Amino acid sequence: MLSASREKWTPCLFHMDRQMLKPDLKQCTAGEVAELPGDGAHDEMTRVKLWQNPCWFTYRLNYLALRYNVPLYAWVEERYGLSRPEFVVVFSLGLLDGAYARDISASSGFPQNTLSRAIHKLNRLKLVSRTPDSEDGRRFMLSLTPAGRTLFDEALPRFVSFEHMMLDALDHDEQRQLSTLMAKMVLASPQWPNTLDDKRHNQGG
Amino acid sequence: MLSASREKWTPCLFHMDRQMLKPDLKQCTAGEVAELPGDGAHDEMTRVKLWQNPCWFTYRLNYLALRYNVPLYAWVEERYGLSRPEFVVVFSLGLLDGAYARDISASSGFPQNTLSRAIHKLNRLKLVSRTPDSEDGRRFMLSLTPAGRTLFDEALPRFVSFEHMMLDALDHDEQRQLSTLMAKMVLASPQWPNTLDDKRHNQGG
DNA sequence: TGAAACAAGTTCCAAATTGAAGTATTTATT
DNA sequence: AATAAATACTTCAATTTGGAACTTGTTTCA
Repeated sequence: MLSASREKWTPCLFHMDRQMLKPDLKQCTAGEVAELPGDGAHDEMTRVKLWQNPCWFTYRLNYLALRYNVPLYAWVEERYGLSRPEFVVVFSLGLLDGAYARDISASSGFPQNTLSRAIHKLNRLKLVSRTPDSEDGRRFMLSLTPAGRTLFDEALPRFVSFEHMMLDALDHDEQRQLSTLMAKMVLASPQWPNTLDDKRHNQGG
Repeated sequence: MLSASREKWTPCLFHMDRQMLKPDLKQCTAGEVAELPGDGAHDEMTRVKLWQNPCWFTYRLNYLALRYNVPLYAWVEERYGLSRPEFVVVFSLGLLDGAYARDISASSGFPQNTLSRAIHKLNRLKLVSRTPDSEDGRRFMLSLTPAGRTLFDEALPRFVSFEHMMLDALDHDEQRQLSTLMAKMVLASPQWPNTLDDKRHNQGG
């Protein structure tokens, strides 16, 4: 009943372990994909998006990010009553205390007004302090209070160990490879445009 | 002024090209990170999150996903007036026509009510057809109309070429490696829990 | 077969989100 | 030095979001 897109791409199957693949599988229909060896666990559409998608890289990127973010931020919400942007503030200051709202915005992608609200709530909760900057009257230097640091210290291991569990699918050398490959992309990323509307390559992130 | 977190981790620097690193750089302070060779383009907090973060993998994951999603979905909004969940429906059906709302939800992570609204809007716009399923009276089989297919065919190359531009940071063999590594993780992912609240490992994604 | 459990999809509504405008301060320009 | 431009942050307002409850239909199981 379900039919694959009319266009057939060369499917991205080389990413799977060699022994998982029928050796002659160069093109596959939706029906064939449904029976791909080695991935009986995903539903059909997810399998198509994973293994038959010309955007295989970014789909897997978003897929893995979701598998990480959803359970962890649900836990944070349940455990601490903090929303994602709120916890991002705590996490950011945990890594680099004494930063400004703008730094958190630039490094997290949340707009400044979202973070402004988050910071004020954390300030009311006495998790984050907010002191006017002597150098620049527009800015406020943000710091974790002892309570905020305690929260960070307690939550961090959950984030780390979930990530380690994800990386357990790879051996140590493969983890190094992955780190190197992602680092290369990240280092190239300032050259990528921030918009498709104009053809200029804008700086930022 | 800015001080790194009180705890010092072994920083994740091995991911950068060897020649980019001072050979004796095993631990670094925030000040040192600010001068990391090879990444002059990012602001200080982003550098810390990229190169001094115990969650290096998932930060880079989210970082790269954001660098992809933001410009492309902004372009889709501008070009077609479609929101992200709306375009996700088109994209999903472009890859696997004749699916159900539930399939799109499971493979994209958007809740069903968000997709329900998106589908009805696309249906009004005559981009997606919605026919009652004979096998199961609760479901509607979704298909791209010719106009929807045209839209997909026009938009897809933008998504593909942006992804290719990102992957250009790697040579062909490295792209293969990356695909393999991500595939291994994805294939392991059904074992990961969907929640941290209970210790059971739930199926799904 | 009948009742309970489950599943697909929708509606409702409270809450989160973010673009846009506004304020205050700093930097750049002439 | 005065004016313009840019920046950090906040406020406002309109839209978007998604949890919860609901409707309808299917499956399970006694």
